[in-house]
Amino acid sequence: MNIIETLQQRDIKPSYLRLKILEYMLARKNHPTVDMVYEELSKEIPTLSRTTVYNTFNLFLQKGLVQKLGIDDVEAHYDADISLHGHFRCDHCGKIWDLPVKTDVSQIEGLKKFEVRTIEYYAKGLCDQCQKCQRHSNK
Amino acid sequence: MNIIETLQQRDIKPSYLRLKILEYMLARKNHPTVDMVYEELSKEIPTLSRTTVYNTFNLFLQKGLVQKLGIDDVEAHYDADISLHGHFRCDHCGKIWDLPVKTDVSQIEGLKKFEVRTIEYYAKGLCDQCQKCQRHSNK
DNA sequence: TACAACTTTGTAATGATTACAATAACAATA
DNA sequence: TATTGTTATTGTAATCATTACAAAGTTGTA
Ligand SMILES: [Mn+2]
Ligand SMILES: [Mn+2]
Ligand SMILES: [Zn+2]
Ligand SMILES: [Zn+2]
Repeated sequence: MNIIETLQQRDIKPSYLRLKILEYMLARKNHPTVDMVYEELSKEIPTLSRTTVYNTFNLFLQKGLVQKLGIDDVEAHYDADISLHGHFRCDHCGKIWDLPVKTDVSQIEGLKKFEVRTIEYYAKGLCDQCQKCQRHSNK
Repeated sequence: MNIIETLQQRDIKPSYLRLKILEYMLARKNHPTVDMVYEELSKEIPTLSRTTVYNTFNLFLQKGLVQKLGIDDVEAHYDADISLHGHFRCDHCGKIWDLPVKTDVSQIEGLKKFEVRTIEYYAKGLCDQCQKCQRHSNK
């Protein structure tokens, strides 16, 4: 399915900027922040406003096209993969990886009385690259 | 173990305010924000500063006495229970519940190459009280 | 063209958190 | 006790991600 259809399927009018923003998300799969999208796309579209990126993500979020990740204290990250999966974020370099988490909601005791809308699973620590850096600097 | 010993065990000098703040955490177990602690304790201690609550939580965090919960977009919540467990937050009333999550880190595929320091598991949706409210208002 | 609906933009406001410097409390020592 | 250094607490100002809002631009239709 192409990008325009993906937008239309969620009842979102496929404007040029929405297209470019979703295209960025699907091409990079890098869990970007608003600023990452803004910095990259404004090279090509110098008139782009940060507010538009905020607006667009909020629209995508409301329409269920992306999920918002609260894995970072500072900035929100966004993910066009809305399937249930976890994330690892390196405390040192900030990069984010996907984790295959097979969580059966119905199996979690104590979750039965709630109407669950979203599930987030986050791990934080050091990636293998940064483990090496850390060891190096601690000599 | 009493509160003073709990602080000392983590290498934290048991000042009056640190004592009161930890006491609040252990008594309430309500995953408070900085403001919740400030509002409650400043009744009894009118000279208390919000900055002190921020400072104290950052110290507790650094010493591993509490964990910080990123379950809320707006404010950070803190938890004196540092055992591995998940949380449910109601989108409507904002209350937070503990979830018994039995996650064996070593069992999560794709986490092996990382040095994991923290794990967070969040579910969001509606609590049973607010499910009723919602149904009522949608009539 | 004219009009309405929607999209995009820029600026100002909001609000949680941190930075910083001044003061107060505490601890060790002479 | 007086002195001195260290740590804790406080208040204010700065930071910065996000939102509010209103103006300007775009699109589609009659
Ligand atoms: Mn992902
Ligand atoms: Mn808890
Ligand atoms: Zn790293
Ligand atoms: Zn509720």
